[in-house]
Amino acid sequence: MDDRKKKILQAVIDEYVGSAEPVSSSALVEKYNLNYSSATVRNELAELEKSGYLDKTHTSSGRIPSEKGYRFYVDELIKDDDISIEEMKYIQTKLDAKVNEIEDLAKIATTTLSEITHYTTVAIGPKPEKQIIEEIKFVLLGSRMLMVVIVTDSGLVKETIIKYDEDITQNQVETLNNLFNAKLKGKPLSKIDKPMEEYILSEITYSVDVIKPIIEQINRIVEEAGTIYLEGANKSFDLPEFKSLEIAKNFVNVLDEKELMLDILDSGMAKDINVYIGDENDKEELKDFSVVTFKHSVGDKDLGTIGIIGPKRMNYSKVISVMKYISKKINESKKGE
Amino acid sequence: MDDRKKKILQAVIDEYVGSAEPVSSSALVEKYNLNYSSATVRNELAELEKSGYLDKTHTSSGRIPSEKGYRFYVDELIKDDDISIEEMKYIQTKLDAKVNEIEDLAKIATTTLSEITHYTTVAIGPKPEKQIIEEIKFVLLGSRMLMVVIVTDSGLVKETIIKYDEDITQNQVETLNNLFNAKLKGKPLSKIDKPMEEYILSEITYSVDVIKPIIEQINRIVEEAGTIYLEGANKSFDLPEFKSLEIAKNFVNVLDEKELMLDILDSGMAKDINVYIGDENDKEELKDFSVVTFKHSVGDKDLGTIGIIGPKRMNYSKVISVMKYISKKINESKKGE
DNA sequence: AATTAGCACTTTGTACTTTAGAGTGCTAAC
DNA sequence: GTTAGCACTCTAAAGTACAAAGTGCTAATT
Repeated sequence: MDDRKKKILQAVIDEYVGSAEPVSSSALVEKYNLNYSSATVRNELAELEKSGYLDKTHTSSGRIPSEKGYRFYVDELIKDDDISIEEMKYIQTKLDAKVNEIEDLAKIATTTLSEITHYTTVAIGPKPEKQIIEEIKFVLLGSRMLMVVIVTDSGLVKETIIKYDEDITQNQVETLNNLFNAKLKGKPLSKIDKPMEEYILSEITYSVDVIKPIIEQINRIVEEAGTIYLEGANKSFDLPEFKSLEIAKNFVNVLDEKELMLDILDSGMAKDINVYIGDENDKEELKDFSVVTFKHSVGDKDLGTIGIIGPKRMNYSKVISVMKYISKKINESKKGE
Repeated sequence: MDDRKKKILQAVIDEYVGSAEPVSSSALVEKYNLNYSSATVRNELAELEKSGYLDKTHTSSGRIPSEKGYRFYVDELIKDDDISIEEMKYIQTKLDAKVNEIEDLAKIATTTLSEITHYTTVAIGPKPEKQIIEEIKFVLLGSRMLMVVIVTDSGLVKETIIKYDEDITQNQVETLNNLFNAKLKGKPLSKIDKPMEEYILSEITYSVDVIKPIIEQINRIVEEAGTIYLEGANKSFDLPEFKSLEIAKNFVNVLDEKELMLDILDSGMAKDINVYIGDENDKEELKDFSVVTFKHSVGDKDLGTIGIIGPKRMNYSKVISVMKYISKKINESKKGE
């Protein structure tokens, strides 16, 4: 593909991303000051269409980018510095906010990403089983409420509360601390299985009624740890793609399927940013959308994945630029600690 | 209003709630086995319209209920046992799930209410300033992470984490426990104001750097405590009222305005269930919707408010029946403790 | 050989017209 | 008090006409 074709393809995509309307040859000449007549551009458009980079909605319509066109754009034509000073400052301010829990930082990043791009964003934390338990702490609140706190190596802190019908002694709390730390410290964060449960029960000299709910609640925490976070779902409704209520509903349903969302975010490769355009998505439900994801991490420690779900007609330049910036800033902020 | 008029009005509303289409005289005769001809029913409908209980969409259309009609229905015609055994069982199962934090119970109730009614539901917890602090506990995690736990009289447990650049000693933790409990126990859950902050700082013999973030984080917790919870926003999109994307967007925007939502839920009277139909809502944005709210509580202790936001064409009988049942069950489950 | 002007041709979206059907209101009969 | 019957009204859907936007191709131009 020669330079002129590239320039025209880029112009078509930039224009279409903004307008959501098929782009005509004359519009390209006018707005992108190409030094050729509309007839010449028309010839080029016809060839780009023949090569599969563009489509038409009907025989006499303007052109819209095909998925192959978007893919070429993402691979070859993208500007990855499509982010303004103001946007950088805004991101900086947001991420600087005093957050101490690692999950809060991920949430703030997700929200900020949605605010700046105006697309729907989703996030998941690191996989529970990849996290190592650093400490389990039992804390007595009043005399009948027991709080269990689990701290992992990646900085995740999870806690739960158990209410009892009778008093718990400080002695019991000590025993629990010792026992659970002895057995679980250094292990991955995963559910307590039957053998382990039986071992713990056998070690404990007092009532099963105290232990059972603890194990139940720990398992519940672990289960919830891989939970999904969603931001800006309503933003997508302003997109012209969603003028059909059919599509809008379909979109909402996709977001609602937590399992599906988990799969999408999980499927990201080790690459820093992954882009899936339309049919490139594994899931049937997403073939009309594009998904862009990135893992944030410090060193080799995976801290979770953040993604954008939007129309294929997405502003890939902006999305990728902002993601790169946020990713860099998260990494820096973690290093400081 | 005589009995026949009541019966006809009820039939119109029941039918319209189901179909969302103007109701004709002949449809009423057929489906609600009234022992009169359509002509007679037509005469009655004309009178009901003259009295303001019904409207027409155009001169030769069937009737739809007016706000006055809905109001009469809610006040006089409602069945408050419009709930099946299956639904009761489902609610029971959901609420029985082992939950220990009071906020979780409210969330489950809100979710369940949305699942059964298919409307959008919202909830807020009790007002922070109405809750009394029972205990503040500082817990050391590792050597540089401090967890602050606040327990209130209504069973709310809130915690936060502070990370330090240097080690915290067990001694310091004790001092913090003593100082904060001495000053805050028995006080309402509200932000720490300047005088209090200065007093605390003056009492502490070591670094300001340790105390400042604690106060910051406590204030953040208090601020977040009055936060809103939303469920089933997407359910409303299936309603024929939302066929216009205009209305759908408007609805989403209302839900997004957290301040507005807080006001709506707060405005509930002491009555057990509050119904606001269309223009009865204080807020301009809600004049096309109906809102039904109830406070859940044990004794005189307010535990928060749950509400439904839906079309004026709402199934008031079902909504109110389910709310009453959930409200009763929540109360029972709390009593058990 | 590449570019462009010019024009026939295609498709869409909008506006206007027509028509069938649903439903009411009213009159006169029961 | 109730009801059959019918003229009248309004809507929603289908059909028709037409201007506007845009392409593809041919022939002329650089």
